[in-house]
Amino acid sequence: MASTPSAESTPAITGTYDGGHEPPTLALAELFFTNVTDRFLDGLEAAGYPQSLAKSRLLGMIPPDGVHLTALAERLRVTKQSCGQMVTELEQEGYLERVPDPGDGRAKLIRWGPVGRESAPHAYASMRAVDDRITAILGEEDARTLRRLLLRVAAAEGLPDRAGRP
Amino acid sequence: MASTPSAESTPAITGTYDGGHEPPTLALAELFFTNVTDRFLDGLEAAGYPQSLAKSRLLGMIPPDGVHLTALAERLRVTKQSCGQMVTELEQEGYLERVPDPGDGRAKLIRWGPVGRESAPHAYASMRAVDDRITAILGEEDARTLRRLLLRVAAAEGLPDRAGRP
DNA sequence: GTATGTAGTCAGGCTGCCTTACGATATTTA
DNA sequence: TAAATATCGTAAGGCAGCCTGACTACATAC
Repeated sequence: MASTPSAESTPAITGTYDGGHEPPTLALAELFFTNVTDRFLDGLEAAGYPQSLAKSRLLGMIPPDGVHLTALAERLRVTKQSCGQMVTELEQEGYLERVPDPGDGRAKLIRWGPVGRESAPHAYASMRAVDDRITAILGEEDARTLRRLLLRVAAAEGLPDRAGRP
Repeated sequence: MASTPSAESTPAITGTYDGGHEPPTLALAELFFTNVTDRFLDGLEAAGYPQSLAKSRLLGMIPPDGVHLTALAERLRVTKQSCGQMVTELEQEGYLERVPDPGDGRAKLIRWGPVGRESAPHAYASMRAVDDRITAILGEEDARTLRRLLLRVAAAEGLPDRAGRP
């Protein structure tokens, strides 16, 4: 599905962004990100729940009790409007549903729909499969090291401010 | 510009994708990727060459002697048409120029334009700044380890097949 | 009971991709 | 050497995932 492992992969990687030499972190980050997300989405699709990255990310942020659109948009760092549109689409597919918030007449609660509830365990499984794959490549210890280093960078940098970024 | 380092960043990270526990590699990969690319693009913008990721990636693949559109599209793993459109836009901004290939009447050579030649050193500098930033966070040795591990994963997985991926 | 703030929607636009269809030139082969 | 086929690039149109601006409905504070 995704990924074409091949002997000539490394030259292509080092060829990214400059004439040769050491691959810059930028190129490595991009490759890693696309590989990991492709594996995840492929796993989801194989389980019968094809989904885009943006929407699976959104689904990953639905708590059991439901959320307000505004809160969801903030966590995803997108506008309410973009978020609302994706929610509408996921609602039509049965992943989510919108119900009026009994405690606030203005608001609606966004919560799991039937398809969403079915798909959640498969999504978690697909996430774990990604981690297992990394472990298979690097070994238990190095995989843990990789995660630890990534977490350190994330903690030091904080959340990115994606405002208006293409 | 980008990045809002803050004490409460880690909870938000671990809150991504599940209720808590260990952040999955998926979430870490995404955070790392966005942080790194934001820094790069911010650096480029600060140098006076604001650019999108897709187009700066394209510019990173222009060799000194020029390329054909088809070859460029293959290296970027996008269609000739998408690639052609981005080249057209970059041409209008002065980053690139299209000249007829003297050796092949069908083809055109895509090569650096005046703005592109000016901007290239700044782009490389911004890439190096990203690496320096990672080194500042992790220290020389761990930064090298991180790059090495990412490279190992990349080499094992090969280039992703992005066909039709949103 | 008016003012102000908050939740969500509607309308419209942009970028970065995609597919299908096509014209022009090169290369192969009958 | 002419016809078939392959390659280079463009044109036209579509889609996802974002954005801004302007709006309505309800909540709360004064």
